[in-house]
Order: sequence, then C-alpha cells, then structure tokens
Amino acid sequence: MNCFLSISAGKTHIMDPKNKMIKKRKLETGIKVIKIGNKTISLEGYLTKKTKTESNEPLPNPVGASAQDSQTGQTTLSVNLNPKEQQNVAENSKTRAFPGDPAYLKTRQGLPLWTRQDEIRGILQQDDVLVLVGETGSGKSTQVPQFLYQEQWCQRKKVRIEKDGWTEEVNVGGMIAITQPRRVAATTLAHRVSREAGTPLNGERGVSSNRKNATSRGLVGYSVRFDHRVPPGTKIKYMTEGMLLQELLRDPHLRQYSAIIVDEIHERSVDVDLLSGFLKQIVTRDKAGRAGIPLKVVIMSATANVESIKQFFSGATPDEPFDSSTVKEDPTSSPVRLLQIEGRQFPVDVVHTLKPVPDIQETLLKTIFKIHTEEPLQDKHGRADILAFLTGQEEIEAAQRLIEEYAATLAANVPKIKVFPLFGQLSMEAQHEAFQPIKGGFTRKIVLATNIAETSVTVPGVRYVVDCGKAKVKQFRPRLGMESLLAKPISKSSAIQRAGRAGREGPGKCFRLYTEETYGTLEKTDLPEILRTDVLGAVLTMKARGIDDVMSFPLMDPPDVESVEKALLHLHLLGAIDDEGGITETGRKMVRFPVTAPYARVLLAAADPKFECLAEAIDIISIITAGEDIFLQIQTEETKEEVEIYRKELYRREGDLLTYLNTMQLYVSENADRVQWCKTRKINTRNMKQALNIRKQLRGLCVKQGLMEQPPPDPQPFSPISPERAATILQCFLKGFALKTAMLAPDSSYVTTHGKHVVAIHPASVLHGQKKEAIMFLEHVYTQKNYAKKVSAIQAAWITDALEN
DNA sequence: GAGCACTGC
Repeated sequence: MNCFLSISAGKTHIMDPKNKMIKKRKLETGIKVIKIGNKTISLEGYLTKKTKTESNEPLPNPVGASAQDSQTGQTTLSVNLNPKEQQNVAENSKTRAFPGDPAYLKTRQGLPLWTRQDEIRGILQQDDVLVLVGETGSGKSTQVPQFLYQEQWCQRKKVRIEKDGWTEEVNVGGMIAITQPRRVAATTLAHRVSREAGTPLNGERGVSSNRKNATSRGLVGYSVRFDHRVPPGTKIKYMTEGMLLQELLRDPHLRQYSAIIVDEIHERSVDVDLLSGFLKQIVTRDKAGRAGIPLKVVIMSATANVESIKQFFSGATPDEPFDSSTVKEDPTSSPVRLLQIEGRQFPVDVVHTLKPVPDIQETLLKTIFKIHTEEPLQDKHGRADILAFLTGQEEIEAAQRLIEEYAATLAANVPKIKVFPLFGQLSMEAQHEAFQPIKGGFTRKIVLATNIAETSVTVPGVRYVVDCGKAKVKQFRPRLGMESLLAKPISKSSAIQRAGRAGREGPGKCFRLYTEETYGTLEKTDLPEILRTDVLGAVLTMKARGIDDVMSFPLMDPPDVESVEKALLHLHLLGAIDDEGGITETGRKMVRFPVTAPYARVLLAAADPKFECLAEAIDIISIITAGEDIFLQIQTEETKEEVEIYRKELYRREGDLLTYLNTMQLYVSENADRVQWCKTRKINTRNMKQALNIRKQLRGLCVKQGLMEQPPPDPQPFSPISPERAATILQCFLKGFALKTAMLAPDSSYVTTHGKHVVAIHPASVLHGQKKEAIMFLEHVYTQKNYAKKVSAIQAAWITDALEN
C-alpha cells in the first residue's frame, strides 16, 4: 500500500490510496462521537455521568445485608460477628508482642512524636481517618506504625463473606501498610524499624513469601519492585505506592490490611492520588467486601497545607464531576481528624534579594563567595557546607566552571573550595562523592544540585542553601499530544522545603535569589503530577480496577475533561477499551505489565503470530523503561572519538530502537566483564542492570501468561537482526505508537501525522541529521525545540497498516 | 547538537 503526504493551503494530511483521511475529526460540541479514520466511536458510554446511583453515592452497609459492590459488581454479604466470636478470632491471631530494641529506645523517646502516641492511638480507636502533619525529623515514618500494630483493631479476623451464592471464609486485617513514593525510602525505613523493634528483616528475597525455607518470624517487612522481604508474621509492611496499587488489582478491599499509612502525600504522585481515591471509596462506602471491618487510614504529610486533603477524605463527594466547589458533607462517614506534630528543625534565616536578579549565574557566584568568605567553615554543630538549587545539568556545569575559576584567585588565607555537581544523570559514584565529607580540613564543600536534593537525597553537612527559585518541570499538553520540559518558578512549599535543607544539623541560612515580593507571587503548592502528565495510565488503572465512570472517581485534583477524553480515545485506539468505554480483554492483559499502556500494547502485538518478536520487543522496552538513555554523554572530543569506535558496532541504521536491541543482545552475549564492556562504550551500567531486571520480570510475566516459551538462559551467542526482522519489530511498535509518526516534508522538516507539527530529531538519536521517508518516535518533548526522541526509520505505508488492525 | 525527579505482582 502506498501513502502520500498532501500539503495544501497550509494543511498537511496523510492520505491512503482510498483517499480516507487519517485524522481525528474535532469533537463537535453536543455530539459525543469521535471519528478516527473510518471508525466512529460513541463517547456516550463513558463521557457522561452514569445515572445509576450506586457508583456515585455511599452505600448503606447494614449488618448482614447484601449490597452491590461498587467496584467489582459482585454481590457481597457482610457478616458481622457477635462480640464473643469476635473475641475468639482475636485470640486466634493474637500478635506476639515485640519488646523493641532498648538500644534505640532513648532516641525514639527523644522524638517529638513520642509523647503523642496515646493521642494517635486514641483517635484511631474512635475514628477511621487521621491526617498527620509532621515536619522532617518528627519520626512519623518510623514511629506511627510501631504505635499502632498492637491495637485491638489491628488484629486479623476470620470472617465469612458471601459471594455469588458461595460462602467464603476469609481473613481481614492484621497488617499495616506504609506507602512511600520511592523504593529506597521504603527499604531503608523497613530496615530502620526492624532494628528499632529488634526483629529480623530476613524474609525471603523474591516474589513468594511462603516457600519452604521460610525464615524466622519478624514484625517488619517491605515490598518494592524486584525486592520483597516479608517475613512470616509481618505486621508492618513498607512498600512503594505503585506496589499497593498493584495489590489493589488483586484485592480491591485490601483485606490483608487493618490500616494503610500513606506517607509523603504532599509529593502528590499520580500513584498516591489514585490510591487516595481508592482508599476514600473503601473508607466511605465499601465495607461490605471487608465484612464491615473498617480500614483505618493515616495520611501523613510534611507540609502543613492539608486542608484540601482533609476535606477530600471527610467523605465530601463532588455533586458534579470536576466541580469541587459544590462539595457537600456526607453524614454517614466518620470524621477526619487532624494532628500537627512539630518538627525537629533548627531555625533557618531566610534572606531575599532586594531587587530582581537579572543574571542568576552572576548572583549565584557572588552569593556563594559572600557566604564562603563571611561565614564560618564550621561550628559546634559541625561542618557548614553550601547547597545550591539550580534548574538543570547545563546550569550546574556552567556554575561549576565559574566557581572554580574564581576560587583559584582567592587569597591563601581563605579556605579552599571544592564543587560537587549533583543531578540524576550522573553516575552513582559521582553522586556518591557529593555525600562524602570533604577530605582537606581547610576546604568548604559546595554542592550544586537539581531538585534531586529537595526530596530524593539528603546531603549531609549543609548549613547554607542558595535557592534560584526555579525548577524544570515536565508538563503534558493533551491538545498537542506532547510534553514540555521547561524551567518554571517553584512553589512556596517547595521554597520552604529547600530552605529547610539548611537546618537539618544546626541553625542555617537560606539565600533566595529572588525578592520577597516574588516569593509572595509563588503558588502555594506545586501542581500535582496528575495535572501535569498524560492521564492515559491513570485512566487505564481506574478502568482495570472496576471504575466504569472515570469522571466521577474521587480525586483530590481531577484533571480537566479534555485530558480524560484524550486518554479515553487513546486507550480506545490501543484496543484497551471498547466502544462503550468498558475495558477489553486486551486492556486487562495490558495492565498486568509494569510498563505504560503503549508499551504494553506493543508487547501484546509482539506475541501475535503476525509479528512474533516478543523477545526482541522485551529487550527494547526493558532498556527504554530502565531510566534515562543508556548512552552516557561524552564530555571531551578526544574521548568521544575513542568511544564512538566501540559504539559504531551498536548503532543500527533503522534507528534508536534497533540500536537498543543490538546493545542488549551484545551486552548479554558478553561473558567476560560486563562492567568494563559498558565502560569502554560509555554506557550507563546502572541502567543496563536495571534493564536486565525488567527484562527478566517481563519475560517471566509473558511466560506465565502463555505469550512465549521459556527463553534460553544467557549468555546466548550474538547474531545480528536481519533487515526484514527489523522491519517486523518496527511494525510491531507502530501498534502502540501509530500516532507518534512524522513524514519528511519537501522542505526537509518532519511533520507529524497527528497534529501536523514540525518536529526535529533529537541530537541524542542515532538518526539525528538524517532524512528518512517517515519516522516513528516514542517520545515528543518541547525544550528548545519540538524534539522527537527514540526515533526509528519507517515506511509511511506501515502507519496505515498499523491503524487498520 | 542537548539531558528536572520518581515509580510498577
């Protein structure tokens, strides 16, 4: 089939020979129908609010009465036990008391939270939801679960639940989950608490926790991707937010748990927002599935700005979707209690500039040297190093050069300076250097960091913070189907957080490179991620967990209707939802993969006999989802030439995807020294290892779902992919990315088939500077320009093929 | 010729 690009009157359309336009017709107001190619999709089923009341209103939950389960549609019978029975089950599963390690007791008793434990217990004995504000250092993440696990309501109870005419005996409760936004936080907190409690944390590594070689009982466990340690008898389980969201897929009522503690909610990840919605549903109306046994929810935030969160959990339900101004109190729900705990921060003096700063770099330099020459190198609290928050790598490297140049001119009696850059793309070793105490005694450490130092890592020894007032933020533009990455002013909350980094070890100072007036104009909080990213994944997550009417799912900050519509259309195009908006079998298979929807679609297509390239698709997707680009940038021209000799062997003329595949296949065929292999090619070892983990996980999932045979173990001899096979693989990827394509225009620019934007191939792509008939790109980001990333050369005809099924 | 930060049975 031939395609051609017609450009007329400033408009470009791809046409197929039958002259059918491959273009989404604009949604006409009033008519809830959308056309893609020759397909007409009714939006009626999922864009309009359901008239059925059960999905919107709280369920009455009388004892022993059957009720329609709003999430699963199953009819359940809640069985409430009489007091005697209740006592029996409690006796059966009585928790063994862990005395706690006395070595840690004194430290624990010194925490601001220690004296409030009875209050916390008292509140949760009465009510189900507690919002706890505790600043950094209050000890909330480690102490709250230890205060609660021996509570009566935290015992596991054996109950009978009637489902589809069957009486099922199930256990409800017994564990407390504490969610964390990051894996490291979950694992380190679990280790810390297990030490405090004096119980081992040596449950099994791996997915299953009930294999034969079960180890000794323990109180504390954790569960993050690729790493699960849940000893038998675990009562306190630290886990990532995504992990609990996964568990919700299997168990919509979270029956394993007596309580969920949501930590660091102020970071407002998409996962925590979704989780909050599900928790609200369970708390306010979904107790039938738990046989009436309540789920306690503790929401923990480091910032005081929790009024909206409190209101959200108080059972207030929006009258109309997306209109939070018309909330009304739900009289059936229990009240939400609020508790504020003071932190253990030292005071931080905040200094603003008197006038707006025209040149950030110059003012940064001046400020740093003013601190360096006027403030002591150390005091009784310890070192007094400087942490500066900048927007990105480029800015950091420029500042480093300036500071080092100027430092060389300093007099001999002034302390020396050592600058450490700190950003995500740095190698592990380079990041680690920024955390080490300085070696020379007469030297001050200056760390130049991105936002990474605001939440993800803590730099020790910092007493001075310099804050440029900006951060790079990724924002998705649903109308353009692309995202942008630009430096934007930070929020007040973020500015306070940055300043706080100066007061961890002693009284500190924060120098803001903006005026107090500018500070006043900053937004109170950052825009939550769900309002900044493509909600495709969020919508699929909801659909897979039984939410038919995604518009009225409770969210603290609902995305606008247009974003949700776009996501629904996109899901429909991927085959994840049907014309009525219901999740399809394909959609259900897709959510089982720990990758975004388009990649999941590619995996399913790859398993199709038509393509049969699942092993290859997994290799590519593993590398892409492992993190940033595996190819590290090369600093000097000299090393670049050297490295390029080795990299040449990896590059494929078909583009980045085949280059990734080639790299993975050569990497796993390498038998001698994989670390050295990466080093000579300047490949990010950490990401390659992560890619191998993901590859193993995806292969395992695919084998389990019968999509592929058990692949042979590594290392396998390398044999390059044939051009024909390469074409098949790329056509398979088009099943997930048909809309992310562009055609070469007569003026040598690339014009997207969807949206008609001019895109440039990103310099990091192996196809940069090349002209191909058509390209597919997996990412589309506006920074300096409209960039297409992860680019492959394709034939235009493949695009229509992919759209036609 | 360019790269905020996280995450997933």
